[in-house]
Amino acid sequence: MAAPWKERELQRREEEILRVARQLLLDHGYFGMTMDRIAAGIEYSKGTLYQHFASKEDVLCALALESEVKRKEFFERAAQFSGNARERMTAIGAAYELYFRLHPTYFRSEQMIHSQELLTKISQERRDQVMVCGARCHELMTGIIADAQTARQLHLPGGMTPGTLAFILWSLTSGAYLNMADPGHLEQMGVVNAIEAVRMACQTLLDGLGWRPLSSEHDYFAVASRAYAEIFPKETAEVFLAANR
Amino acid sequence: MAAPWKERELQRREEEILRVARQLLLDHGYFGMTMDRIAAGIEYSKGTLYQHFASKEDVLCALALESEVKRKEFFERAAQFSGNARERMTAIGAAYELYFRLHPTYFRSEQMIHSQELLTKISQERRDQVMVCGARCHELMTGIIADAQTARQLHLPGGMTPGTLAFILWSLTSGAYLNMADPGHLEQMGVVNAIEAVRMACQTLLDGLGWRPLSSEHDYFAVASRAYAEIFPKETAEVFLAANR
Amino acid sequence: MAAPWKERELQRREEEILRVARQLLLDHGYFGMTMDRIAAGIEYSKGTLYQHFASKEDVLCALALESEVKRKEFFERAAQFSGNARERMTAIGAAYELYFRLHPTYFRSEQMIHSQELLTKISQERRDQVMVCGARCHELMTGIIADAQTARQLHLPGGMTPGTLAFILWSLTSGAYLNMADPGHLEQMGVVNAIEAVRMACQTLLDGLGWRPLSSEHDYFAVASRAYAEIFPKETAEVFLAANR
Amino acid sequence: MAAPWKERELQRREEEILRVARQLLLDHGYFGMTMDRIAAGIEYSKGTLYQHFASKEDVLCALALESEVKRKEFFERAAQFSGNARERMTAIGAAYELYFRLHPTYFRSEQMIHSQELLTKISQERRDQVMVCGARCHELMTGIIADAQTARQLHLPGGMTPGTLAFILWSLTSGAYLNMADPGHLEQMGVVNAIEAVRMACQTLLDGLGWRPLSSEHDYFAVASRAYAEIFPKETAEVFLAANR
DNA sequence: CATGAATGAGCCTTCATTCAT
DNA sequence: TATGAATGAAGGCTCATTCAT
Repeated sequence: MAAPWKERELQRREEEILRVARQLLLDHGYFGMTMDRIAAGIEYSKGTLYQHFASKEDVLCALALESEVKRKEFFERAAQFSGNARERMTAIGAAYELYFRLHPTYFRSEQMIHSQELLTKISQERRDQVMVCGARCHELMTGIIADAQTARQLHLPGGMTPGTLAFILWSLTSGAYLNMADPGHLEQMGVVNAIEAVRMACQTLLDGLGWRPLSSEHDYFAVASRAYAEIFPKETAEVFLAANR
Repeated sequence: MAAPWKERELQRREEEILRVARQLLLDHGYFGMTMDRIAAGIEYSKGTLYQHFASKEDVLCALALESEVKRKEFFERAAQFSGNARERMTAIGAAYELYFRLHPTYFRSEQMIHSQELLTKISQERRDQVMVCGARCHELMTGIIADAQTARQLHLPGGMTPGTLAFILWSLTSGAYLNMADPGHLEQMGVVNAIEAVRMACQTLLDGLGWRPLSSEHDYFAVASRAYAEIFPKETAEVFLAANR
Repeated sequence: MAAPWKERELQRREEEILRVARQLLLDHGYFGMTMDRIAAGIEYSKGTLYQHFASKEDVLCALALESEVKRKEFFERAAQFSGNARERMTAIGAAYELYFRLHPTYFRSEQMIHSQELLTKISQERRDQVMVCGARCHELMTGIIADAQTARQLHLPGGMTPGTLAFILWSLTSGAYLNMADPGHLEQMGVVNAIEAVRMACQTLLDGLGWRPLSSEHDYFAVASRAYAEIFPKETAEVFLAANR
Repeated sequence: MAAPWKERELQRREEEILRVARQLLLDHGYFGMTMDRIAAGIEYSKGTLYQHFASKEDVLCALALESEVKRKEFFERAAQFSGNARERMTAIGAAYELYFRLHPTYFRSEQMIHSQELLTKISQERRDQVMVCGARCHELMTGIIADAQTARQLHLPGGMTPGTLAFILWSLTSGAYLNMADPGHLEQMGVVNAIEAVRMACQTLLDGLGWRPLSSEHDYFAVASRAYAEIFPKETAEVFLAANR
């Protein structure tokens, strides 16, 4: 049993289901993502759908996990970037930006699941899996900040822990990406080049905290470019192509 | 008809309904906020509920407006603070912080209504009312930043408009407040005194942009204290009491 | 108690209620005629409405009775027309036509009450009152037909009773009036001057049965004119004015 | 899927639903025909009901169409009867009578749907389908009358068009059938053998208009018998059996 | 007496889940 | 194993009727 081709087939089908489900979640919200519509979107019936996922919550859970895992992978790859702490933190920022640009549906569905109390609908065990991914991302950032402290490149003001700084960077970035959901709104507010502004704000903030080397002391774009090229060559190309399509 | 005491009673009940509805929205999301549960939460029947609000959409609308108006009021009061631009921006930050501490459920429900397609569920007219409040808040911040430019106290780097800086400050603050929803999560991440960290991050960011007087040149706490005392004496006392209860 | 002016006031109010109710019944159907809307249409409240009519069914009943009584009155006045049986039957026809033209809302609401099972919603006693009016109309016609037989002016074919002939005339007339509800439909079917066609069909039918004097032996229009002038002078003037307004 | 026996089963159930729905419509009116009651009347749940009909409106539409189509079919078959115009008109009358006797519930529900604003509740497209059937019936009658004119067997009096005569015959017949709804009522009015009276009245009317051959010149019963035997052998047998059961 | 807020049964419709075929 | 018909618990909303003021 479990012939390999069969395994692959099941795997393929599962991805197809999640793809359809995610689109429905984005387009019509949680209650617009019905099992009927998912079944209509794939080439199988509702019964088959239930052989892959035990319940609608299970589908939701899989969606959440898929997003979180993908983001965590991006962060983990970025954290292994070769360079000093400040440069590695820059790579993390580049990774987040890439994730946001490359998988906007992931980012958005993730926000939906977190914003409404959708997480409370899934089992504790599954919820923990999701949380672990988030914690891992935070941990990677915190580790880099701690490295900078150890290397005496950063002296945080009294009361500010590495975890707190990670929280601030995270909040600034995700908060901005979240607010970018409505482009019309941005324009009305006179916001120009929001993504670049986020980048600059992070750097300015870190400079303000005296994290060496300051952005005036190193070439930000060179570092980011190297990060893209060395760690995310394939993904960068994808974004580039998509942007110029 | 229109006996004064009766008017008051109706007004009181309307607030009670919104209180219950907001809690349900926070606890169970939009689809968990059912008219049945709201009716069960107040001491009246579903029919009575429908004499106050024509539809579920109407309830959502009232919730959105209540939050936005309250926040807008805080911002408008803060914007009239006497002092230079940097100090007035500090007052805005203090206002947002106060709003968040005093009405955490307002803040959260506001986020929920803006996320997902909840805004699309209410009529265009009502939606506009809500948007106008948000735009007004942003406008107030942008105005202060522009004042600083006019007074040659701030020179924004090329490409960054006042609106963009307002967007960044807004994103940092609201993003952080949003992430504070789960205190356990914060603790696990080693975040200490998150609200103070937000304050400091904003000041550091503005310092980094060279907005004079720098936070090293003026007493931040003195300014914030004066803002609280002069503009929000009653609200400050409320928060203080609540914190020490 | 029961001061005369008060009696009149109550009477007036009752008529007002029925007027509003009948219009609602016609415009929005039985379930569109809500007690709320009736109360909104009169200058009194729902509570007062319930002091005049014990229930919605009671209102319906009053409407049905009002129509039936009005029609019965028309028939009774026509039956007293001076002339031979054929002429009196002509007067009955003229009365029905006048009723239809003068009170189209009565005719239509009557049909609505009969067509849907609305009569079953009212108490047996009330229903009987309504039925009695209908029976009385039929009886008047039957009596005239019997008079014609007695006077040897009419010899009905075997098996056809006076009641049966009355039923036929009644069916032809009311059926036609009913089908005239949708004028667009009539036009599409190429129906020209439907009311006149009904008159002619009735006369042709009675001629065909040999009811003397045949329509070729008397001046139909002269008879009808006299009926209008002698029995319904006021109503005729009303219709005339309405038609030429 | 689409197993033949399954198809048949679904078809059978759909008819069952309509049967129950029609009875409810007749007994309790449109608003008494609730989806709950229909579901209770069939042996399936409300959910299943909604898999056959998308809405209550859809059920009403199906009912209307079923009636109209059935009647139209009867009329079309009758119109092809071999004989002169007068004989074909007799066949139409026989067809209407048969339809009324064979499907009294169809006849009555049809009347209910046309009365009140029930037709406005169904979509324009569906309404058109219903109207087309009615127009077709009228057209068939009008065509026969025009044929009689062409053949110089009928000279309509000035101002009466073929469409108008069709309208009169239609009104007489349907009006009478409608009034026959309450048999007790008929008896009380001394109506004897109402259906035969309708037949006779139609013939007398046509005779009175001079439509040749007059009923005295041909054997009405022979023509009607031949129509039944040649066009509606099966239906006639059914009525016969039902009457003698 | 007049008022109109309060009630709650009932309506139409949706959808996650099950299970016979 | 795959299917999709069947289920029934909700959900949003209406409205006839009552009754405290």
